[in-house]
Amino acid sequence: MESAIWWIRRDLRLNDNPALSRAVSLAKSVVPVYVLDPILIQSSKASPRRLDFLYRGLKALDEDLRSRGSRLVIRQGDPLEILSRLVRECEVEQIFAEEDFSPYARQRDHRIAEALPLKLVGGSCASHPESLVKDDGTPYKVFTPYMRSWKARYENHGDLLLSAPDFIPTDPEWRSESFPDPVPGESADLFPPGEGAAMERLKSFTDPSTGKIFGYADERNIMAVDGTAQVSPYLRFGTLSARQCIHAAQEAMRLSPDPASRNSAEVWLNELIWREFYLAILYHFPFVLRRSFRDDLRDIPWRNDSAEFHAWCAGQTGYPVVDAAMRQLNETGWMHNRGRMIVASFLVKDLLVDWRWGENFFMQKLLDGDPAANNGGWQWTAGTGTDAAPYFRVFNPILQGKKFDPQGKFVKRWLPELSSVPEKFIHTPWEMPEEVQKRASCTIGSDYPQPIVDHSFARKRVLDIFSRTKDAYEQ
DNA sequence: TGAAATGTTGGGGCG
DNA sequence: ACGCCCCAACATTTC
Repeated sequence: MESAIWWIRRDLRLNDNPALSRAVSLAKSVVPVYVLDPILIQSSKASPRRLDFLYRGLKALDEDLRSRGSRLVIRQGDPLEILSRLVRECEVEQIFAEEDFSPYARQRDHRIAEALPLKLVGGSCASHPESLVKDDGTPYKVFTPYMRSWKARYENHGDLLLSAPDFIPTDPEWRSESFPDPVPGESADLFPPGEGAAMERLKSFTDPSTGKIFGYADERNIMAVDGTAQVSPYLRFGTLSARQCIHAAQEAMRLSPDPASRNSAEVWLNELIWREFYLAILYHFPFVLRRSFRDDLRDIPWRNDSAEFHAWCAGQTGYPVVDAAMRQLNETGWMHNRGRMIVASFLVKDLLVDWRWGENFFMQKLLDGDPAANNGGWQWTAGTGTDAAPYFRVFNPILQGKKFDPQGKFVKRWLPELSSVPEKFIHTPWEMPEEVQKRASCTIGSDYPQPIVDHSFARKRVLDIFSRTKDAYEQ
């Protein structure tokens, strides 16, 4: 074939990229195209911070392409119109793209495939949602059997990571429309853009002698410690492939010196399988974006108090571990996973705010914001999802703080107003006697808020409402 | 990938 | 020595 398009969507990488490799091996000329789709860029789910990360990632990808004889071609507009014009004007015979499972993407690709020679290729996850199903052909709804089956199957077909093509033949006549500018004030220092930075992070996390993956099982929960991989934004944009991460996890398991570190590496592998599980759930049950997966908890009478919701958003609930995690999100675009569970439980269970409000807020703020994983996490916490936490599982923000941030180091890093609060009171600052507040220059009610709600009261309230909702459904 | 309520056990103080 | 009580520590059940 003379000419092909590599249509880039959520695969901003040259390594282990089946769509790119296929295009390069089959066509004499390959044009890497990214289409800035107004529907995605201007939708309510878009976030300035994620756009900034995307734009910087595109710039980095362009540099990587240039070092291989190619360049990135950017166009803005409806993908069908843009691609139709390119195919018509430039005699492109085939468009190769990595399959994207989110509902909008599937609909878009279906529409385009009817009009154009679009070839979708796997790569965004290691097990295709269509192929990993139960023996009776229906999708898994519970994580553990899904994971067992995933592991059994994945080991069978082994790993075949593709390396980046040495040379990508692109006609120099191709010109890009102007690159989008980074969004002012939205740059995330924690996640430098580009495939090089992403691979470096994965490599150091899984390094055979110094990798944190070998202590992941315990360290991942300590909020003040960077014990997690911190690659989620890269996976979100395909700067890393799922298979690269999975391969690194399996190598770490193989090279582990002892059962504990082997177990740690496997715990991280399981997190990657959670990602695939939720991708599959959204693929098979797209309605979860709109409503509860479970019927019996579909009609919870949420309180949806807007002032309380905004206090949660701003990290002003009066519960230090909740507020610290929210400020970490607001300031960096990323939140520790333990924090995600704690703040989600607090919003849904303590404040009785509809989980979709939290889901939307996370999509606004998270660099790794992805509909499948984000929805899965929120429905898990709310107890409304597949394989969800039982509704009566309510996190106690004080105990969570004491367990996973025992010295309050995480809290103090994000809440400067609590920096002089003694360890004894760091998770219950409202219990400080007046003199202690004075000495810590932290007056509860002015420097830092009173708790927005009493947790033990809120716990009883949510248990009552959830159980009534279930009962009403069963009648 | 909770937490609270309730139940059980066993050591030690004490009359 | 013995029974009784207290209570911490742990286990089990319940939400």
